[in-house]
Amino acid sequence: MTSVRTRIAPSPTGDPHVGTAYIALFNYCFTQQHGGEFILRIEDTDQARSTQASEDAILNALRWSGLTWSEGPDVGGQFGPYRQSERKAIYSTYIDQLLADNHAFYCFRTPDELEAIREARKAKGLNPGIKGDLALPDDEVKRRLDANEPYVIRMHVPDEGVCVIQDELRGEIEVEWSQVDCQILLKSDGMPTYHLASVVDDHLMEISHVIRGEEWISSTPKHILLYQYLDWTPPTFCHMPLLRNPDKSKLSKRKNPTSIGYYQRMGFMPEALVNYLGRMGWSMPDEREKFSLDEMIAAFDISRVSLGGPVFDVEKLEWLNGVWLRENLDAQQFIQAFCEWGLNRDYLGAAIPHVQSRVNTFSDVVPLAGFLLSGAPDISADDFAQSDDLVKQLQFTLWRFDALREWNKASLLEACQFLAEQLDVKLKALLAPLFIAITGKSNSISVLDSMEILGSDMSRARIRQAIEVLGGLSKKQLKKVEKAYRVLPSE
RNA sequence: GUCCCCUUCGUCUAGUGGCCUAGGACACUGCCCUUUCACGGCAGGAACAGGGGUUCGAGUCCCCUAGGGGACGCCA
Repeated sequence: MTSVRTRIAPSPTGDPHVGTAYIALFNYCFTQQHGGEFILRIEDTDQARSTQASEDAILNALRWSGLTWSEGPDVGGQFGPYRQSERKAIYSTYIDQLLADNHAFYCFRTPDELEAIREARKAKGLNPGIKGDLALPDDEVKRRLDANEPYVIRMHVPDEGVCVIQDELRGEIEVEWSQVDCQILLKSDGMPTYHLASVVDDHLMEISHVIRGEEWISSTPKHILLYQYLDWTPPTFCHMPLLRNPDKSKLSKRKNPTSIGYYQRMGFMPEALVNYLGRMGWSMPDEREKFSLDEMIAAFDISRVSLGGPVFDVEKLEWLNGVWLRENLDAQQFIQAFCEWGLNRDYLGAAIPHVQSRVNTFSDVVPLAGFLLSGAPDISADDFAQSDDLVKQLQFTLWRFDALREWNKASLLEACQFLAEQLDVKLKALLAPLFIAITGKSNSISVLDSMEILGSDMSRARIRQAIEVLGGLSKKQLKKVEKAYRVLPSE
């Protein structure tokens, strides 16, 4: 019996993305169905971006979805930033080997020099990736190393011939080596890039199948080449279609609520979300719409994946969730699930201190703070005090919030103060429309507290909705506003 | 700009050369059920991107074109 192990490499930078859950789901079904092991590995080698909180968020989201996983054999810090020194030690072994075999080289080029290379290649009609005769003679390398010049290590990539990728879903994909750049393997901070780390880890973990998003196809030749260089057997690659926005672009939080947290806060059942994700690019042999995770595993067949990028359609997800809600919960279970969702100590506990001081009776609570339990507030353009720059102001706020690393009252206040200053309006004038957007009313508990309680996804979705009901921005206006936004100092 | 991937109703999809006059689901429209609204039931409009081949026969295989998407980072 073959043992199948797969892995997932989600971005640890932000919110747990439905795209991550989507890929995880297919990995999970594939391994379960083959009696294999689903190994979850968070690939965060970027020291600046990795945080414990963001990793926990991903893990929690997947747990909520009903997926289980193992961490696989310990090959050195599968959960990122805590054991960086150990990770460096592991990868340096392979870096040394690649260097010794002349499969990799030191690169001391400055950003300016690299930019020049890119420009020159572009001018010649070539792929702009960094490539060419970049390696320095040994004595020159030694001299610069002795002089403590910063460097990265890149892999050698041939200029001629083609790389044939065997894709489980697409068959053979041919990529000319001339299209593939000399990928950085080791960054100047001594950490490996994803490319090196994933190849090494997958080998050490004896991963047999890599099921990942389509956006990885073009870097697969590098990975295959690394397996060759290290004399290892590559896994089977399988590239899933990408989830899309309604405009067909890659599903992004700028255009959609994309995080698991949003769907949780909206009161979706995890079974329904998983069910819906299972309908993205995949179908049951009998075409049934509603199925459980177990049923999906039982019927799973990776070759039933269809390749067109599916548009994530919230409306159909809502319908499916309704079906689950009606058919799988009796009244008692409904009460319990509902309370666990919104009337629990954690959620209510965060809100009540702000509510208590503002009410005279319990019956005042829902009118005052019911927006914390609802989806989009029922607002129209008339609810806002109109001003010329209102939409622009909200859009600025949204973008500023998009970029926030931490979502709490302090950072929200800081962002708002910054914007008020930059836009030369009073903080109050900035907050007032935000208040309407978030609470749907003109008075309630503080908008900053509200946003903290609602979470980033729900809050941002509401700001997006407000922009929408105010007429939104045409493509031309958006461009203008974007331009104005870009001149603001960042952070 | 270079390369790669993709293309069936508005959306998710069935379809693996004859069972396709292209099926199902969401959404939409109409009717029924109903004290309202939902739920439910029934009905309706709605698609093989275009052009060439291969074949007795093409949504299905091949080629070209077009369109969409992705990659081209000391992000993953």
